Amino acid sequence: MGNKQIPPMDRFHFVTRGKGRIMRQSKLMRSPYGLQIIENCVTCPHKEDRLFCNLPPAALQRLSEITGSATYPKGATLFVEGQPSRGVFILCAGHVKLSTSSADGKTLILRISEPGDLLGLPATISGRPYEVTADVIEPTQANFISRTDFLNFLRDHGEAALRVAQELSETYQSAFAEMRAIGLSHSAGEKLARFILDWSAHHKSEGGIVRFNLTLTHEEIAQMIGASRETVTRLFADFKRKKLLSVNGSSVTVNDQPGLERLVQGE
Amino acid sequence: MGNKQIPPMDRFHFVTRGKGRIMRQSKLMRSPYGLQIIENCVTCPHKEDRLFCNLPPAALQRLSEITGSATYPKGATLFVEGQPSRGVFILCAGHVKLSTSSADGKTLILRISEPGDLLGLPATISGRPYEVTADVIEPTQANFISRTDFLNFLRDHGEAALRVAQELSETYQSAFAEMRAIGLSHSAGEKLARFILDWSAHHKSEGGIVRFNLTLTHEEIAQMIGASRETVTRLFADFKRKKLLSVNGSSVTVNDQPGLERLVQGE
DNA sequence: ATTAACCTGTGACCCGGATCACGATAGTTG
DNA sequence: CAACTATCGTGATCCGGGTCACAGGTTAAT
Repeated sequence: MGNKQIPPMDRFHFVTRGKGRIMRQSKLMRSPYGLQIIENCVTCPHKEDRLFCNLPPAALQRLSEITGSATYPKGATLFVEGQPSRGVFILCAGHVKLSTSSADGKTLILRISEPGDLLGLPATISGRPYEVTADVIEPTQANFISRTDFLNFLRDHGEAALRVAQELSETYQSAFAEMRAIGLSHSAGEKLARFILDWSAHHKSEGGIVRFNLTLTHEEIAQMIGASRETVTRLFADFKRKKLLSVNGSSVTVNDQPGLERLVQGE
Repeated sequence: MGNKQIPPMDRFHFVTRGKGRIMRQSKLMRSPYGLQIIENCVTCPHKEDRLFCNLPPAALQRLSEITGSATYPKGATLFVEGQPSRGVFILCAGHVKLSTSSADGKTLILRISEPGDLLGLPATISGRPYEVTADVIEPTQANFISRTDFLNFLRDHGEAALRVAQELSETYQSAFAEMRAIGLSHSAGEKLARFILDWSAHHKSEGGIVRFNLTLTHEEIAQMIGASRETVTRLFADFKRKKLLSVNGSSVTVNDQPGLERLVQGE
């Protein structure tokens, strides 16, 4: 694989997070999450028919030459909102929080990225600064392609450019759905119900019962649905009281999916 | 120019709008807006260094073959949210409102598109349904390229695919900015102030005084910033009282830009 | 000119949820 | 173990702004 790129772990880690100091790989590999280093995951071991899978061999070869791999500890920051775009990250393992925040400290979490996602794509393509901040919330491995390399690659390989356009379209549409959810809903309960249903759809575990792990704090959930922490706490209590769901530690079980769906409909 | 495509004026016009019956071109051309039919505006007479301008001649030729042109009266609908994507529209003249609405009739206006914009791009690229509804709010001329033609064209012309990716990135980033504005602001006043500043930046007229035309109703402004119509009315009264701006008919003059900016900062 | 349809302006009311202020539990770290 | 810090749970308070109701004003259609 290519090691042309220096792992882009820049000074912003220290600026934005007090804790989450840098730990190096050796330590990271023994992390409780059982993370393993994957040599090169551009060719998507995760999502099927994904982005750069079925490209011609020449393109794949070129891609691997410009790709650099790196691992990041919990608390690291891949890039910061407003920072000039350096390139794209391809998430191989772990989860990354994409957020934006205003001057007064209020934060809005856009989404939690999963393996297979491309981070920083719009900024890299358009040449504008990153529009979100990407925080590692769980030991993570990611590949990196610098902006110039990536653009040159796309120029030379039209099929890849089309794939990128498709990826962008989907990113756009999911962001749009997010915005719709926040902008068109009336109550916080509605938004929380929608959030839980979305999350359970994405993270559904074994068949039958709808149960999933929710590793986010109430504070973070609040930032995802545009509400205050206290409101989220109260709503969870409400939902439990109404037997819509039940919580055991970080495991959430949806007991009454139709009930939640009724809440989303706004009634 | 190509006339391969039937002007995509479909049954949805009648369904979604009671008024705004179809008027044919002859009438349209004499409209008070002084609209003139442009033979083919794919090669961007409007925005400079725009989307498909500097493509190689072969690509331009192909493009003009698959492009069909049509005009639309005020009140027409180019496409509807949820409808399977048929293709992209390239706005040549006029303005189109992009909006989404919930089951209970609440509406959120995403943006007002201007000449040079591509409408329905994400849906066309991704193959998913249109995510917004596009309503013509002013006699409009637009080119249309069907989805299959457009995708084939992009497959054959990699440079164009890259341009499309750039366009998508910018669309994404501006939608994101919108979402940020709605999600991170505290008061309705803050959102209205931001809206006015954005709008004046885009529609600034002659030098010196910041004055512009605001053809939107309070209702529509409310839908753009996620507030109620009454609130917008009251806020405008507030702003006038505080000498931040003044209104003459549809012409708005910003008297105290710094004052508005202070409002946006949330203080 | 008359009606109708739509837009602006305001007052009254009231409720959801932000905010503040705690206390109660974990986990973590020296 | 003690001190700290992050998270959760709840009550009290308060206000922004949504909703309802209605009164001019404007424009368009007949």
